[in-house]
Amino acid sequence: MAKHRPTIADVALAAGVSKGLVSFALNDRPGVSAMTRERILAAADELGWRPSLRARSLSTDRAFALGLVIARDPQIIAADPFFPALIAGIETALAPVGQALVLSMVVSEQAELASYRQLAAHDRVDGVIITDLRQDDPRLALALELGLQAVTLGHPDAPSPFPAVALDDDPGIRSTVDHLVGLGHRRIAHVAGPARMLHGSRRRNSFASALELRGLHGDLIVETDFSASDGARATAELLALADPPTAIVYSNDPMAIAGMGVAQRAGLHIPDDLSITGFDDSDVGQYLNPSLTTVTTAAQEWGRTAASALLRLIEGDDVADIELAPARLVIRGSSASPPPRTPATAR
Amino acid sequence: MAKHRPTIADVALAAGVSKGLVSFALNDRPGVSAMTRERILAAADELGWRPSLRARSLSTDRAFALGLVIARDPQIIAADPFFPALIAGIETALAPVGQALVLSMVVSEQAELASYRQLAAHDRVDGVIITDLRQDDPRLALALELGLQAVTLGHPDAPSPFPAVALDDDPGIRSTVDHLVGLGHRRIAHVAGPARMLHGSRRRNSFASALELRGLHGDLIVETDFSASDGARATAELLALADPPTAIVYSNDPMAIAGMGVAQRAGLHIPDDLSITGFDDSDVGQYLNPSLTTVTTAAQEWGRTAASALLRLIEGDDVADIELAPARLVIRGSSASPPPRTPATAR
DNA sequence: TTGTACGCGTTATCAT
DNA sequence: ATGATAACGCGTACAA
Repeated sequence: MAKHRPTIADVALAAGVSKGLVSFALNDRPGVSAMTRERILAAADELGWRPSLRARSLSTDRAFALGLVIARDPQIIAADPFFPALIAGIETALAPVGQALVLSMVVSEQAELASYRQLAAHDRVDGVIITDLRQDDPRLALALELGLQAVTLGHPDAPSPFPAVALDDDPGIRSTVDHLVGLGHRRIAHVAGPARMLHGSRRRNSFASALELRGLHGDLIVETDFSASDGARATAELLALADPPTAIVYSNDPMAIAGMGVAQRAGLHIPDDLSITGFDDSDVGQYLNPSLTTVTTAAQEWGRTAASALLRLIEGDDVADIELAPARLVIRGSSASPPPRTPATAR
Repeated sequence: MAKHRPTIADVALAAGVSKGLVSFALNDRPGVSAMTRERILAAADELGWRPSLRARSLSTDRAFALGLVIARDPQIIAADPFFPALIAGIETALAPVGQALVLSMVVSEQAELASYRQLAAHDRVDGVIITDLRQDDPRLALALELGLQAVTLGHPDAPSPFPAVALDDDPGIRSTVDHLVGLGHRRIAHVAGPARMLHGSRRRNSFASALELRGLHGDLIVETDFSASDGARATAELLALADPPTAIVYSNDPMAIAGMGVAQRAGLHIPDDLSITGFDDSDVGQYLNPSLTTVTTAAQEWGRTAASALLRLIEGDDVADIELAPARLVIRGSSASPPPRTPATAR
């Protein structure tokens, strides 16, 4: 008979009250006597009533979902342990409260903006988590224009209308440099991410300033697109220098791993001839030969925190910026003292 | 003035027709004269009318979205290039037609089923892409029960109510084994994925039968959970055997990479002392020292195909099983002839 | 507490 | 064949 799922009208009929009152009772709102409320809840339970998210969406103008748009080449994401951890973290915040994550993965920046527009045009999400912040990031204005709430992963480079959930990379890079300098390295290079990405340029700045603080040159920097291939290319370039570095600080693990391979194939012994450090602490790092000294960030925690902050923001709460525990150096086998100094002429 | 987005009622008013007719015109349905249709379309365009996905969802009982539930430890997914590629592929099929992907990442199998239930209870999606098929997979019956359409990535081990989009691993494993046997290996091990996962057990079966076909033993198999850590553990176990293998076929790249590190640390030279092969062709593989012989699968293509098949299924089309180009061996530096046979007593 | 309009597009029923 | 009218899906909000 009742082939359709029960609606509040059915519940109202069963409880002998009006539709509106059922809604009140089910949402724990005042204006319903305790007895009536109980009768209504019992009826709802009896009928197996489940709220219709769609109807609720339509009437409350809410999607009950968050959006995440990732704009990177799949090859690059594939190697990067960050996003799965981030997403897992987001999920832990969403699932318990019945919210969902709408994920979009695009390649170009243009497709990225189109993706946000699409999410907004279709009212797919109430807010977005903005990751991989860029210089003068157009997505902040776009989200504002589209009426989307947002939180940013990290602090934008300009005043932002949205709260930031930040995890400071600086201590990670800084202690990496300190670690290397402490080992005796004087010529240290950095294989950086794209300068347009804020975490790329910030890690780069941290690197440079940490070196300069030690009275060393922090200008041996090669920019990459974060891909393993580009990390390999950068490594080859650095090793081909007349005065090659004795240590390389990579801005992610896949590049460090690729760089290690390139260096080893060039006949170098890691870490005796060349120290290598990564960033993000991927699982494989500890099993490499040698194991990878890297920087660990609590990506999952980051996702969880960002998602719940965004939910609160959507609820109308005031949300202040949130600082998470900063990145932390994990010393393993790929870093050691540099080889004894050979006369520059020995080459 | 018009603070709200225009609705079809506004369009109807502007075009001087009824709401219903506007709907007909906008959906290209018969019963509207060409002239009127044009007037309506012009009015809609004029007003900047955009359909409300929510209203459409409510009235047509469709979500216009697909679901993907991934049930693996984030650490494991993080290392695996498969999922990002898969998701990117799904996206390429969805974005052009205004559909969205709802992603859920969970850890336990229990949470996984709950996640499907949640997706269905909230009518978040019209269908799901079922990946990582398991033996006697409960998700097929669950999807059926929940009224979700579905496609499976690969063939289930029992008659399925849903079409399968399959990519045969067997040729990849088989040619890997052939490659190794051709190089002279006689004692070859397999570091397998979880036996409960069909692709895990199928790769394992392919491995065993390929070896037996060559008159060799295909029983040197260690099961893992697909994680780099477990790959490292399995490798250590194999190398500790009285008669250790001269080649190891791993069922994914992260484990192969970890295994390579473990072997190297144990003093073995790859590939001279031990050949190693991976599965999935991650980007870093080609930069390792030595570069990783592996099997490549068109994961992105897989995602694209699965998503569009599912969309057709949801549209009501009949969808047959689809076979994609099978996995293919990529020979690189980590595989070579085994070391000269030493007398067993030499140990 | 109740009744009812509302959000918005779809579709079945009627009228011309 | 062309178009209008109204009901529908389902929960929320507001006046009564």
